[in-house]
Amino acid sequence: MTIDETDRKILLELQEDAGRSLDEIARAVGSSKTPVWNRIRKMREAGIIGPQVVIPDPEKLGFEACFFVLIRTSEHEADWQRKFLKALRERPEVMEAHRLAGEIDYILKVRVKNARAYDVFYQALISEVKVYNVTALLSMEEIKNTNALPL
Amino acid sequence: MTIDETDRKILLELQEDAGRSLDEIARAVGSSKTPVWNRIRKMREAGIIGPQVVIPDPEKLGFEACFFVLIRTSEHEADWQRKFLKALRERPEVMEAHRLAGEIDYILKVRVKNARAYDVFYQALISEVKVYNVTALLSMEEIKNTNALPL
DNA sequence: GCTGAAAGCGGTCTTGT
DNA sequence: ACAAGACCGCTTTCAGC
Repeated sequence: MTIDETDRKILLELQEDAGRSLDEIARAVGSSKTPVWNRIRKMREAGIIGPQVVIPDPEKLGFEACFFVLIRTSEHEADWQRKFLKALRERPEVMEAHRLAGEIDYILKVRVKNARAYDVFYQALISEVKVYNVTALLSMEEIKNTNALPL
Repeated sequence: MTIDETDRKILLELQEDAGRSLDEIARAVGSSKTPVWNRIRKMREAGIIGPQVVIPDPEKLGFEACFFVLIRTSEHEADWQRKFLKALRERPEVMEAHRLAGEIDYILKVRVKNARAYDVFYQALISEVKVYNVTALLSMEEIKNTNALPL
């Protein structure tokens, strides 16, 4: 499926604030309800538009520590990797995980209530799967955090 | 403001899928419409619940490159920092930016269409503000990416 | 703080152009 | 493919418990 200029505008609105009514979105993109609704439905079906969620405020809920974790490993067998990925997906503290190209093999973003909670997470992880080297970077300030793509 | 067990359950549902009707949420948390609605309103007012957004699929929209950028700087004056933060906030390719404690000063997550687009971004950034050292980590695979806090 | 019901807005679908 | 309109269901409010 391919996106045109109107679809692009709709997406820009929805990824900024999906809580408004169809009428408002339609006005914002210079169209009316029906076409906008049809386009949204199509993009949903195509999987271009994923889930609709609320973004909770981590600070206000007591999640005051955020770490980026750089992981090097010596093990590169398929079996080890399966176990490792499973562990990451199952741990709710892991907000984000990527497999990388180059020196460092994986990067994680981990949100926890405090430094002690991070240590608990860390100990649990390395006891589940063997990793060669782990570096944790502590965030002092979240400057920006968005899911909005630069359409 | 403090959150109780019912609020916690509601948040868990909303950060998973906010597209459902109040009835469905109420049933999922074992309550009924009105109390759930009142709790949601309160959490909105308190800022615990932030914006409601749709999550677009980056791959399907042609954003096939994702970099984590580690930045060291020699400049630590307030004025330099103000300019740097402003640049980050204004660049839409920057999905996430944190100021760090330790060796590395900043980490960015940058999404672009391809490696060439990353270079354009990189050149633009270093021409705007002076940085001492930049390392880019290329993501090969997004294993996990969520905003759902481990309540 | 919860339940139940009433009112009005908004999402959804149909028709017309 | 878009605009207008009707319908129905949901959000939102309010009274009573």
